[in-house]
Amino acid sequence: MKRVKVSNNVIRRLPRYLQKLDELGESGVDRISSGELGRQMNLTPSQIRQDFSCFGEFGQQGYGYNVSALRAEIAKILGMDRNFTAVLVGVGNIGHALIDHFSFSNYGVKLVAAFDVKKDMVGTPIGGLIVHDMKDLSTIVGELHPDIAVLCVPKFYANDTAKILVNTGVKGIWNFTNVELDLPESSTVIENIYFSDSLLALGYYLSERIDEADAKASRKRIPGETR
Amino acid sequence: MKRVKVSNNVIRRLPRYLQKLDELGESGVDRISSGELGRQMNLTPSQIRQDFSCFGEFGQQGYGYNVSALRAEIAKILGMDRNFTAVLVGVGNIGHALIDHFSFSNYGVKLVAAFDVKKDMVGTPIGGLIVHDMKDLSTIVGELHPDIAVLCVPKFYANDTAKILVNTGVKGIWNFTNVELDLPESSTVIENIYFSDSLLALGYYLSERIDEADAKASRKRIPGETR
DNA sequence: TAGATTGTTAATCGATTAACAATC
DNA sequence: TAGATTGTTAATCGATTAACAATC
Repeated sequence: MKRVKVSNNVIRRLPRYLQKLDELGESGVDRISSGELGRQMNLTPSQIRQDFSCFGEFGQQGYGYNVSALRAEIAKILGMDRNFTAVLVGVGNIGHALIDHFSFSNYGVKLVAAFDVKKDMVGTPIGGLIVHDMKDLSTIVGELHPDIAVLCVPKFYANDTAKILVNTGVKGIWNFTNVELDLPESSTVIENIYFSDSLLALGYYLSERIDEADAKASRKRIPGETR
Repeated sequence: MKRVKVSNNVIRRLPRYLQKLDELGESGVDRISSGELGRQMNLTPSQIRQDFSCFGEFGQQGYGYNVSALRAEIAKILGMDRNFTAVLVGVGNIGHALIDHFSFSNYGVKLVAAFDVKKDMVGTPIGGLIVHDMKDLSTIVGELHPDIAVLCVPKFYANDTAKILVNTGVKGIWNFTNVELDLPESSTVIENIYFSDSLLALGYYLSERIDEADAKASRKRIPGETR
C-alpha cells in the first residue's frame, strides 16, 4: 500500500465511503462510477477519484469501481484487518453504552477487557466482558498489550489515566472524556470525541438559521423604502 | 453581530477557543495576545486574528484580548445565551449517560424532557427529568417546542423518529444514532456524532504509525546497500 | 513616547474541481 | 468498435500565513 502523506480531510472521508459502499453492497449494487457515487454522497466525481488515487488504482476505465473490492481496499487502508485489540477504561454510563451498543467488531476492533474503580462492578461480566479493578490497570494492560484504550473515566482522572496507559504501551487512545489530553511528545495517536464541541457547533448553526428566519420575517413586515 | 458566511473550519475552532479561554480564566489570566494563545493552542497568531475578525473587533492594539470579554463574545456567537431548550429521545445507555454526565447547562442548553418506549421508565424521573412515553412524542414536543432534539434511539428508528421531530417543529437534531439521517430538503440543522467514523480514523492513524515503526525497524535490521 | 499587538490586505499554500489522454 | 469512465495533470478556488500600517 502506498504510504504518502494523505491529508486529514481525505482520511475523514474514508469511513463515509466505507459506510456508503456497505449500503450499496447490501442493496445488491455491485459496481458504481465516481459520478454516481458523487451524486449519492454529495461529492464531486473528481474529488472521489483524487481521494482513492492517494492509495492506489482501484477502478477500471469504462466500468467504474467494483463495490465489494473497493470496500475491501478501504477497510484495509483503515486498518480493519489488523485485529486491533482494545481495553475500555471507565465503565460509567458512556463506557457501558459503548460495551453494550457499539459494535467494535464491525470495525475490526476486539474489546478484550474493561476497568473500573467500583468494587461491585469488578468481576461482573458486562456484555461478555470481564471488568477488572482499576488498580490492576497497568499490570493487566502490560499483559494484554492492547493497541487501543477507550478512555471513559471522569474528567478529573483523564490525564493521569492516559499517562498510565501510554506508559504501559497503548498506542492509541479513543478519548471520550471531553478533556484535551496533555501527553507531551509521545507518539500516541489520540482521537477525541468532544461532545461539547459538537453541541456548540450545532448552537452556532441553529443561531444562524434563526437569525436568517427573523431577518426574512422582518423584511416581510416592514417592506423596504424603495427597492 | 456580523452575519457573513463563515467557513466550517472557523466554526469548529470556536468551541476550542471557548474551552481554552475558560481554562485561562480559571487560572487567573485576564489578558492574552494572539501570539500567546497561538502557542498554547498550536495555531498561528494570524489564524486566530483572522478567525475573530469574522465576527468583529474584540482586541486592542498593543494589549491583546481581554479573556473574559472574548469568552463572552464567543459564547454569544455560539448561541450560548439564547436559552435553547432540548428534549432527549431514547433513554438507553447513551441517552442515560448524556442525562447523567453531560452538563447541557454549561453550554446554554436546557434539557426539558426525555422520551422512551420502555414502560418501566415512563414517569420515572432520571436526573431530575421526567421520562415521557414515546407515543406522546409529537404531542409533548408540540407543546414544549424545544429547539433541539438529542436523538439516541436505536438505529432502526432513527429516520422515523427524526421525521416526527422535524414535523413537530424541532429546528436542530443532535444525532447519536450513527445513521446518516435522510431528511429531504428540510432546513433542520443536523449535527452528527459518528462514533464509528472516529474509531476508523483512529485505526488509520494507528496503522500509519505501526507501518512507520516497522519500516524503521527493518531499515535498522537490514542496512541499505550503499548509504 | 516607544513597544506591543491588533485588524486587514497581500502572498502563499493546499485542497478541490475541471479537463483530457489513456484504456477498458 | 464506440461509449464510458478512469487516473492524473492543470486550473481554480479557498484557507492559512505573512506583512504591515494603524493605534493603544
